[in-house]
Amino acid sequence: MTEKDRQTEEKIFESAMEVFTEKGMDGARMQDIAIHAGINKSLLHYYYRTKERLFTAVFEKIAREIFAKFAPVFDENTSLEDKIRFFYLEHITFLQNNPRVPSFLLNEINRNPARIKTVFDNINIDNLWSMLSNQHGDEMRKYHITKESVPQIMTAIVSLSVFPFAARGILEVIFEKMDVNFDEYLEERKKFAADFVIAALKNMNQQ
Amino acid sequence: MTEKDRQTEEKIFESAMEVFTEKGMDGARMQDIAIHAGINKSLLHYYYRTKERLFTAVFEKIAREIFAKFAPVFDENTSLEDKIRFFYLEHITFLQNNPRVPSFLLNEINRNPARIKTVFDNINIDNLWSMLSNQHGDEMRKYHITKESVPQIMTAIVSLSVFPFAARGILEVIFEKMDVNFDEYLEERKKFAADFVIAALKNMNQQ
DNA sequence: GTCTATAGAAGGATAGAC
DNA sequence: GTCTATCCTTCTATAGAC
Repeated sequence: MTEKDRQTEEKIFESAMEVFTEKGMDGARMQDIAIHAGINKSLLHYYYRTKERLFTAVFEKIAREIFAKFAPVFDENTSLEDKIRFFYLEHITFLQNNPRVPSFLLNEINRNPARIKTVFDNINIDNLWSMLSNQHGDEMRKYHITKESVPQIMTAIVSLSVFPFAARGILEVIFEKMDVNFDEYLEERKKFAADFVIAALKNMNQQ
Repeated sequence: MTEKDRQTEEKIFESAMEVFTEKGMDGARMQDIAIHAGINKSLLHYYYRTKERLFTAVFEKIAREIFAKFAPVFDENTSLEDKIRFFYLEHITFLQNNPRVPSFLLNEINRNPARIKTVFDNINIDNLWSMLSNQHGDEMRKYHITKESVPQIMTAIVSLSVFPFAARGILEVIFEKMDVNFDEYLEERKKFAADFVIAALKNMNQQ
């Protein structure tokens, strides 16, 4: 199936995804999306009625997709260490293929937090502690991971993979001055982040 | 320049800072800035000519301010550990008082990386490795910190304090479901982040 | 279903009075 | 220096032909 054969609605959606993740809701122009899709501006309204509806479709698709990526971690029947290594391999590879997603999502949620709430209606998050306790009770006692420290640790883990993409623009400028290649940095990060987190967990709160 | 001029110009600048950090360049409206400053829309153009110039003034002020915050770390004559603890105390406190700054800066730089290059013309970054080596050669050998690992470690350190603010919108939604208070989480993070990084450095690459 | 043409509103910018 | 009035462009959205 070639680009031309694709259904119009699909073409519109993909073009909207391109333009919205690049420019954001406020910076995106319906005209740009139409040009990108190779169709007339009016057709956008025929299929999606308003810019807001088109944006919501794109936003929710991307948000659901990225949170679905977190689920398989809990399905695996492996050690906590292996899960951390698996997570960074999978997650950073996904972000390498979708580098503008973190900046797009974080920013649009900050501008309008209500958007993400509808996405979360279908996702369970409040049973995180019991899931972790059931699957990794022994390891968590060994590492002295308490219910109170979970938010600190979870955000530390996620930040190590998400931040390089959210801060991509400035990191590329800084790395250029330091003669560091950003793509190589990302490849190395898959291992580094896992090593870093595991080392921290092993060594924290140990007397 | 009279006192009255200075007051008006200052009022405009502060209002622009409010509105731009809240809505971003694309989402901000000159009208909103004028209302916020309690003056007429035309006066914005009298003092700053265009929206772009007003935005640039705000952007560069904020960017210079936040990078200036990193410098004192290297002035202190203390151990690497103490510098890390000092950094998180100072940096997270600053971000608590300016919570929208990370999201604003990262996003605007991603949209237009050229903006940050002019700011960096005055800032030295390429001598980071020699500064670290001179001040902390012994500790860095002890922790097996090499020139190649500096980008990985630096971004890890910064991400632990910046990410909670860049991802504030979604974290507040998730924390609400988990019954976690975001402000308390930030207070705890000043110590947690330092403990986490120091534990990781001590335990990585150790046989 | 897809196009052309255009309405209607918003927003940045300027002219000119005071 | 500050205001009112207004220009001009851009953008979303709709009407209507085919």
